[in-house]
Amino acid sequence: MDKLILLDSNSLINRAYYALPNLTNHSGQYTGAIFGYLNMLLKIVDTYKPTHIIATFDRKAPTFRKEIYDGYKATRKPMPHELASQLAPLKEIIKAMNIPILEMDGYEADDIIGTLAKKFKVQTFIVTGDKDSLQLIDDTTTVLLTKKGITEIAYYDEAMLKSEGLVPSQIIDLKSLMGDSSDNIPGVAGVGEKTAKDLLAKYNTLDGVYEHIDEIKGKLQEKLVLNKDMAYLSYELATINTHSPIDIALDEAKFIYPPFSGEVKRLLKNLELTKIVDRLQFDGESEAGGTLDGQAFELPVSQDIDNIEGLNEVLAKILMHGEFAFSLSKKITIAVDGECFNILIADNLFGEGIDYNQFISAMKGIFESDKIQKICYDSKNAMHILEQNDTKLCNVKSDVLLKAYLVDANRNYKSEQELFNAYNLPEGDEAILIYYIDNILDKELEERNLTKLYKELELPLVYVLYDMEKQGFKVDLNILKELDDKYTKELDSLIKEIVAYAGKPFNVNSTKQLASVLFEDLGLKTGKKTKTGYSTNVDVLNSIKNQHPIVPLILRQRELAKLKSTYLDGILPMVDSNHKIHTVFKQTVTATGRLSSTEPNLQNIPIRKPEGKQIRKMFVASQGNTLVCADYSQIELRLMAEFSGDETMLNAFNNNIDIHATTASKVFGVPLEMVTPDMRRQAKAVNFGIIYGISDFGLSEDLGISVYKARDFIAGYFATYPKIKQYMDKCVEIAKEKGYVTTYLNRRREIPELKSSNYNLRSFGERVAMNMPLQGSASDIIKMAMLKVYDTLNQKKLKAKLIMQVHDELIIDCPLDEVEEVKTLLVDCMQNITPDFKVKLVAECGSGDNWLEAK
DNA sequence: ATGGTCACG
DNA sequence: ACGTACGTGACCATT
Repeated sequence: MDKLILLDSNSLINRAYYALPNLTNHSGQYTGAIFGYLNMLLKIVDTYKPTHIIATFDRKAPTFRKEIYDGYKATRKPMPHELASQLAPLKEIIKAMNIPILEMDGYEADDIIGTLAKKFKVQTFIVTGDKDSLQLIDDTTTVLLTKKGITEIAYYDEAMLKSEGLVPSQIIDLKSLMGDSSDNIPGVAGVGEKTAKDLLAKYNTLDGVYEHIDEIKGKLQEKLVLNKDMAYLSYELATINTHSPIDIALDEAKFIYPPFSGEVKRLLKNLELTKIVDRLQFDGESEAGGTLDGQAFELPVSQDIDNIEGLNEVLAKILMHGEFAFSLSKKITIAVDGECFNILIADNLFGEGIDYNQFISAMKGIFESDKIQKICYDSKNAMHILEQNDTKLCNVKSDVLLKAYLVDANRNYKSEQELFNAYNLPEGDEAILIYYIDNILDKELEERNLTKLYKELELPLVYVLYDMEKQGFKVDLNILKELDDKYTKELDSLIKEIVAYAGKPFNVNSTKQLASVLFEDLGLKTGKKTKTGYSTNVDVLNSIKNQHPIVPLILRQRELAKLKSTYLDGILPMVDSNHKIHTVFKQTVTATGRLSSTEPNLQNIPIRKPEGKQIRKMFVASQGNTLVCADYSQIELRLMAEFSGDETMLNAFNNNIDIHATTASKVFGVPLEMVTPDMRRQAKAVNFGIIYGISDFGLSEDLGISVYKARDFIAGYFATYPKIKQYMDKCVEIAKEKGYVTTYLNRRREIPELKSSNYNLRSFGERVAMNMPLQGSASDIIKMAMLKVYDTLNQKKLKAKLIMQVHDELIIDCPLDEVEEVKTLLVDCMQNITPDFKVKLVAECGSGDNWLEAK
């Protein structure tokens, strides 16, 4: 028995769009409506088991009803871009599912559906959110009406309609009287569902109503007479055309049940509709399988290894094969030559399995072997784990976390599982999945020309970072405690004074309570607003500090509380028995290629303000050593000069002329020696602004000037440095064309924001396109320098150790007798790492017992 | 978990 | 008409 489903796709995708939040995949493509539509389609297929399916879509309104449309339907809101952009990908998926799409210029989807429903005398289900369709119900046609967005589907046949006192054709009469605001059908003003149904119960049709208009009393008669034209116009609007010139044979609509083709899967994966991918089956895959390059594969079943004999067999296989993948995360798994082993570690309660220490000892030779290549996720973390058992991790061939980061720096994988999910791998033990994903990632790196960056920079850097972390940074606990005591005392008295002024005790750390004290109790002037109320940040407090003596006290309290909580109390518990702290460098977090530092973050130790400088003094060289510290001078601006080729700027840098003063001189049109400190300050702000992808508003905020003045500055700047303007424009242009920007070493950042229909997001994308090549290339360069410094120190058998990187700065913990040599070497490595550059790179170097002194 | 704030480059 | 500098992480209060 044939069963045909007719999909009113425009109606359904509309319902889905408004029912679901604006989901997007990570490249900015909206997917919510597609997701909703497909879910509904799959649910209907499950429930009704159709033999045939046809999807219909709207094209523009028929010309013979043009004047009517001009008046009414034209007032319908245009489809928002967020929805319109989902139509094409949805159609692709429907096509790939072998469901025919019918659409015709001049006809709406419901006209096509009406025609098909009358044409085919098979059992037909119309799926729609539009009640108009109820007029199409007959002995072979049923309407499935979506309710509550798309979650529920109501079933309407003749009997159902009859229970509401209607026959199908009366739907048109009903609409012509009551109207339908969602479909811009006017109806008769003042007549609602109740009145309309009463009238039809008595007079059957719209014609019937007007034939008996004399029998109708009072106001209602008046309304009907007055709006007779509207009623008949509405009748036309509500009538579905069942005679569209559509030609399709039922056979063409035969629905082929899953497994769907790999094409469907590919499309769904591109949209990141993983929930749908998960619930479907595709060609060439079994329940537990997956696809790799469209090729089906079966995951090997892991073999449990619970004794040393078994483990020895695994080791033999590794030695034979020369390469293996491992995971130490949830459980310990090893994959070698297509096989996967689950190493059962002895649980003290039962004693079954292999003792953990025994396992590592057995593996030690293999982990430390230079002959055997390792594949893993987050090798630096593995190094720290193995280090606890005095085992090194050598010859890492693949770190899949690192590779995945280079492929897409916008993603931030926090676990192996997240990475597997992102690549739609089937369930399986970690090691074998790492093996598979490594193959996929190799191809992705190759496609993007990132293999070199991976092999020659990021992977070797892992060892450098591991050593830096292991080495640690010494903290002088006496200074820490001294400062802590001092701040504790001052904070105590500050809070007492603040509470006295407030007139009641409150939590000064609570912005909410503070805002209420300042702006309600004390009636001070409010400033910027936040999502939740009035802001109490430094800018606001500074603007009102003369209005009330409480404000300066709060500013001081804020400053000290920050220093104490983050840099004294926060760091103390992380200091080890050697008085050292060991930060963790994150190599796969930032979108630009920079490192980040955590637990503790040593990349944001105070320096700018006097109180902060005191904090810096507690970071010291280790016993008998001194700190050697070098930082790149203006590296991002120099890169801008290099990439843009601007002669004025290149000239200033290559002749060691103060760049901010030069800029001030050019922009203000005065000789270099006439540049005042304030002019230089403003020029410096503009230079920084340019790097960030300047906006007039941003600059005006930073300089505290009007937006107009800021705009003038920027215009003057670009007039002075036309090549920089060209360079910035080119960055944005390339980004818009390709969807991503790249750095000196071809590091890539996708910028999906550029495709957004949201102005702010798009502008953000443009600023990113200007900033990332500079910030990213700067990180490429310091990473190259780190490798060089690390290698040179080792080569020369120096005892000095690289211990910190702060974006443009490197710190070495250096024996006193090596200081001069190390300084020279460090500066040399940093300055000469890019011999192909026109611009000179300058690194400024210092040394001292503590971090403040060394800088 | 999220937002506000503030430390750094 | 609208809200904006780029990149991070930690702490605190609040939900």
